[in-house]
Amino acid sequence: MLDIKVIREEPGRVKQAILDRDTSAEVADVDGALEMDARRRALLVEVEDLKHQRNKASDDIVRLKKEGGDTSAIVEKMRAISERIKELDGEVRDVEAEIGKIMLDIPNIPHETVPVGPDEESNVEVRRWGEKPSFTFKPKPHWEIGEALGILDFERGAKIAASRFTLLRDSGALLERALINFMLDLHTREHGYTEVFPPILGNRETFTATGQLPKFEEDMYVCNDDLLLVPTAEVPVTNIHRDEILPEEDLTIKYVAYTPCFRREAGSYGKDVRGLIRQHQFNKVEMVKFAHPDKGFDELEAMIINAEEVLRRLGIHHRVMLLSTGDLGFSAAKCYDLEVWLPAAGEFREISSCSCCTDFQARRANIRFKPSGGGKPRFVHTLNGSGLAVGRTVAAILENFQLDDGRVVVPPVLQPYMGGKTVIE
RNA sequence: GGAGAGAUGGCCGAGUGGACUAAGGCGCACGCCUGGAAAGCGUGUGGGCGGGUAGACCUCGUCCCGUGGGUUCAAAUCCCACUCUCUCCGCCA
Repeated sequence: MLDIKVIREEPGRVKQAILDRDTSAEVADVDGALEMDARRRALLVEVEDLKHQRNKASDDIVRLKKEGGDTSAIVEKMRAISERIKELDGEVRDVEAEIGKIMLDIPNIPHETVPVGPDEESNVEVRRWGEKPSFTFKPKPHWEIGEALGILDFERGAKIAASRFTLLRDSGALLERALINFMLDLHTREHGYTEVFPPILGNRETFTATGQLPKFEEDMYVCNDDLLLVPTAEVPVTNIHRDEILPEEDLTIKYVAYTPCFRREAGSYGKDVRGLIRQHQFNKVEMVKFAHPDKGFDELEAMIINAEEVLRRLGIHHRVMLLSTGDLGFSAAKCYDLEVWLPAAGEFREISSCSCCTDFQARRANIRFKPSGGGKPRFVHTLNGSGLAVGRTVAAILENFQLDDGRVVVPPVLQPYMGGKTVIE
């Protein structure tokens, strides 16, 4: 959620940001918000004055009664005023609900360093690491490698649940678990993150705070009792500090969490139908930060480097993309995608997305800090980034380290996590 | 799933319609005292919104005793609904 004051003072800038994102203007109703905001303030001035009168009258009644005087005139007068207060309170409530509805649909304002453009074509490559592996044979896609090795079973995954669910077996399951442990160890021991394991279902308040609701409900699995399966650990972990005021000296707070993630992938029929790239259920190690507003964008630079480090240690070719305004997520002000090289398709694919949401989520979630020098609480900046998506990492390992006989070399850094196994065969 | 109890400020805890501007205690901050400290004494202590201001500070007003409604001139206090927590029983990894 944006600060209503920003909309009040710079409506043109907000509207331009919405245009840059290619969000339709009737959904993000800036003028409607302005109108309702003015109406709200006018109502408040009126109703608060009446309440002031009521409070004074209440004192008078007490005094009169003690003196044995007659209170019937003043009580009669207050009856009418109270009636009017009730009406106005109702109007304020309606107007505030309307403002709230509008505000929840307005996306974050992109940072000034974000390239303006309508889609991913305008993304900018920031850097690249390593080299494409060279093969003496035609590299196979990971689903063929995995099925041949008996470690990926798409058919049975579909039988158990539906398409886009996969059964991992033997070294496949082991590799998945090894990657989770390797990533968690790296981020906790070397990058200073605290490990958490959150609930994987969340309530509507939680999903609204991070921006998944109300706009993107069709992308979520909704369960009984009004609980939703998390599409990323960003949702529960960011909500750890919802409605809290943190001591400034605790910032930056850095969490890392492994969780399964669930996405309906509505509207992506026909895209990436084969393999592990686009699943309804996948594992992810997620980094989340709560930062001082002066540090948000520095922390974003640090976070994308933390994500890259996973691929460096694994030894896999990758690049970092700065997303353009049109490709930016709803809550993000700035976002880097980490893209891994997949040799079978001969292309880079997103394996991590690191975003600084500035105070957009913090305002929705009411996460603040108390400045240590005194003064009013301020909203923190929240950041999140994959470190990394585990299924896509499995795909990248299978494809980048495949041998001509169908076996796959285990990256050295993972071998201790796989009982010393050096080759999957 | 059944039965019961509860939710008040950073924490403990009092409060059965008007003096609640929420007692008292603890904690914390500052000051006095001290060679220094402790004790003691004194002062202070949260958040939201709005007006006065373009903003800082300040100031005025309003709201906040789990949440949302209701009764009343007036609600922490009475009524209704909901949420959460705790205890016991049952079931369960």
